[in-house]
Amino acid sequence: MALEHAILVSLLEQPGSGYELARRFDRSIGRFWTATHQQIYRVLRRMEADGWIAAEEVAQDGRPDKKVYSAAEPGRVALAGWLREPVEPETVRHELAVKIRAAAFDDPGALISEVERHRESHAALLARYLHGEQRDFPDLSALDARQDLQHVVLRGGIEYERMTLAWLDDVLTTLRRLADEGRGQDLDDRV
Amino acid sequence: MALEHAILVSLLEQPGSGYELARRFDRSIGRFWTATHQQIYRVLRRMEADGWIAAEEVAQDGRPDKKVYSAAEPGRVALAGWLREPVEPETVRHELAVKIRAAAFDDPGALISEVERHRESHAALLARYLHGEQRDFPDLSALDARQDLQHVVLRGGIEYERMTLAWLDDVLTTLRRLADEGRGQDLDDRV
DNA sequence: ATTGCCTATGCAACTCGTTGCATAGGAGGA
DNA sequence: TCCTCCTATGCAACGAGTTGCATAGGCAAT
Repeated sequence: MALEHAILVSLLEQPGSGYELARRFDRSIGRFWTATHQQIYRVLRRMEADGWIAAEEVAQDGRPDKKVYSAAEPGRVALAGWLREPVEPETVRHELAVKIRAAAFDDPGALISEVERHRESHAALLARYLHGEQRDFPDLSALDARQDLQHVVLRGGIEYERMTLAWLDDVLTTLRRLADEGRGQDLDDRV
Repeated sequence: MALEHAILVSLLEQPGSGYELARRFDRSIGRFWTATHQQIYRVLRRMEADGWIAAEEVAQDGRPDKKVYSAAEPGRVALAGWLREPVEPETVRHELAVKIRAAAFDDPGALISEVERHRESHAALLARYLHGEQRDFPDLSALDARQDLQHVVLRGGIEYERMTLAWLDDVLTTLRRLADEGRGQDLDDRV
């Protein structure tokens, strides 16, 4: 489990409350590590008990009080140790790929609108990434180490979305061809 | 949860026992859907109880008996229904990306060997994909619907690995530059 | 002979992740 | 005025996923 470490990185980059972390996880960080507010609150309490992070109650006007967390030295040490451990293999769950193979036993045409929706959301995400790059990294020749590393991760996201868009176009072409060929006859007759 | 559906697709493509499924999930299918034998056995029993699949005891010589499962009509109907449901958003867990951002608060050089190992394993996987493509799809002009769909998923895997390799090279260049720049001074002094 | 690995299935305990719900004040619109 | 949404935190229950272990016969190598 590395939710602790993702939270630590986020708090090192910028202290914040559980609620703020949950929103970060919905936005930038959530692109490579998702978490709900429930997970975050639970892990924050554990991390505070372990001394990894320090909490400070902050009163707000017009809003409920919040507990602002920041990374403590033991947390930083734990993060450095984790950095040196080998990454465990990622558990992949690519539902769309399963559906594409499943389409062979049903109607390939039934998947087209679904893949199109997918394509639109990836196109929107790519646009958001590119916009964020313009905003956060206007001058690529003047980045410090932290920004360099943030930017190389962002470049990964951008390239992933570009690749995915091209692949989804490939998938759509294939599905449309099969839906055309299969019109008027049972798919099983040809398999 | 879509493990049921991944298993159904696999059984439609080829009937098999729990053990055989577990091995398929370690190989081809496991590239876009992972599962341990424990999950598979549990889900198989539930699916059999629900009538989605049928089991047949098969005696073997020199080996323990096995239960060979095959997809039943209710399972096929359930799969067709699932195909028409919208895919739930994928939960991404990109541990390496977290580590790269974490490196800003420690020594970027400490990550280099880890990223190199990663790069090697992706290069090996790409080679395996390309080899499998040669073996399973020797004549791209003579594919049936099922093979067409299997191939478009494989193309996605190939493109993903190519993109990942290029990105990891980008990451390595960045890490090596930062490790060079940071030599002899504390990283924090520059951040 | 013993050790270790492979096939094949399964139990039990645990942790992680998800979902529904609860509280509670403030802002904004119908 | 009521309804809904937003901030902010949290409990409880459930389902999914992981880990360790167990059984049990056969094969191959030391």
